[in-house]
Amino acid sequence: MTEGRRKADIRDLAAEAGSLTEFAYRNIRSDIIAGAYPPGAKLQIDDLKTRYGLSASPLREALARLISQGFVSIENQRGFRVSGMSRDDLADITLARQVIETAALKLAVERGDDSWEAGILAAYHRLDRYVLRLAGRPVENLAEFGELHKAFHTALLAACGSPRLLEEQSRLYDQAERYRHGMMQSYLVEQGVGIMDEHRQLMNLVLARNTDAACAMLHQHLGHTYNFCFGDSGQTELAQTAPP
Amino acid sequence: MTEGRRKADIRDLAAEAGSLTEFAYRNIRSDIIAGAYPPGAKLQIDDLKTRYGLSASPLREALARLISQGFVSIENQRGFRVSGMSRDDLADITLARQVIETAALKLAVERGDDSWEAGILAAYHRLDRYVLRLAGRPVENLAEFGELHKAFHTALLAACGSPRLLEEQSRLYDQAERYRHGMMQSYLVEQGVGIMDEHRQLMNLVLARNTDAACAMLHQHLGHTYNFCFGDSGQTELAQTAPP
DNA sequence: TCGAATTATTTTGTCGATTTTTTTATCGTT
DNA sequence: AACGATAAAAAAATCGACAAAATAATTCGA
Repeated sequence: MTEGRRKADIRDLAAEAGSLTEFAYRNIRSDIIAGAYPPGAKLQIDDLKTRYGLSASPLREALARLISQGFVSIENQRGFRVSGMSRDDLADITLARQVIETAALKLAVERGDDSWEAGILAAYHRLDRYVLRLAGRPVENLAEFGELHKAFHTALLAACGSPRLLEEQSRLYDQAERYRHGMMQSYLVEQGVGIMDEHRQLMNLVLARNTDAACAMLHQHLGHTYNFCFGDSGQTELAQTAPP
Repeated sequence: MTEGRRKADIRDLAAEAGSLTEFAYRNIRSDIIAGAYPPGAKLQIDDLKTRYGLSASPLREALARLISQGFVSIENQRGFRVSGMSRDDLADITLARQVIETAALKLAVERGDDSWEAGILAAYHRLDRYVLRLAGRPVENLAEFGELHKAFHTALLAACGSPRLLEEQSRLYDQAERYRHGMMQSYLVEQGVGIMDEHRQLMNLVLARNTDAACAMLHQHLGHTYNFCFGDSGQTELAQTAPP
């Protein structure tokens, strides 16, 4: 949580971020993802002003951006609140990710060149090493795992050639992050190093340019978050898109 | 173009929109789509203040929203500009639309019920009547055609059950609108009533629940804007996604 | 004691002014 | 004339204050 800072500090951090709006955006965003604000919570600008040490303008601009990222909603003359979370919502995120990511993966496998392959191997390696280093111990830095994990999935799609598909996958990934966050701790402990098995398999299918199998596996992989968060009771829960 | 209004007027219109931010958002947005600002043009807050008769705060908030819709871009400490337009950009929009809309259509065809079918027929009817009424005459109200056309495409996907896929198709449709706008006049004249042939065919395939053929046709249909704007020289220009 | 109406308080949305940064213009030097 | 440094102008970002709206509290009458 970002609180109780002196003004001098804030200006430094803001300069680093580029602007106070950017600073506010990043902080509120990560606070929402981390669960510092419960879903549906009211975001009062007066509170935010004292909490982040800024005035209204940059805060409201940051919130406007968060609206379009799906983290915040606004109601006409009664302010901002944190977007709700629900089973249906995660199901929708998952569905959309399956659509976007399998399409992008297909394109990437068709178009990817050597440096795309290299990027995948590098991202896998970093993730793998991090998980090994963790090995059982309670996780102290979840954010880092999140970044490495996202980087790997991004690397898979990097060669798809569509800025918009990539941007949308990033947006959806981040939305899912809020659901992952709560379960991450136990997930990492329960699954442990086994997490990497699936990622390695997926990577191998991709590098072997086995489009169909890779897409099918990715499709299934994306369902894990949902299954772990809400009852593992078979696939029946999740609407099927293209059981490939 | 929205200019030279007295303050009283603006407050009325703003009340209608819900807030000045909303008012600014709508106006700037439609001005960009209509080409009132050339691609890449600088959007200076001072200019916008006099043009729309508002102060900085609601304008900046509106611009923040337009950024996420893809109409505006911002550079750190040097203000806002209208997003550029290019052949590659429209190609990307088209590709993303093909991915999203075919996936959503497939779901809709699987899940759609009677009222979904009714919605499609109604939207088609309205579009058809409008085009007939136009018949050759130079178009005076392009915006209305745009709305009816979008409504028809939305109706096709309405039953897909995914808020996110629907929202993304809407966003992408609007981004493409900027490219359509310039060509629309000549397009309507050249194609005339023939426009409806393809839409009717598409509708019939959908209502017949012929998933594959409908998706294939929609996929091809979405390429028209690109082909009309940039050389009709075969399909080679557009990257193929899933030639279904 | 309950509930409608009125008043007070809080909160949002907006404005005008200030600060900070970038851009343009000016000047002196080689 | 070309270049870099400095000063003036313009523009962006931010702030503190205010007006409009919503919410909470209070009063009054049945």
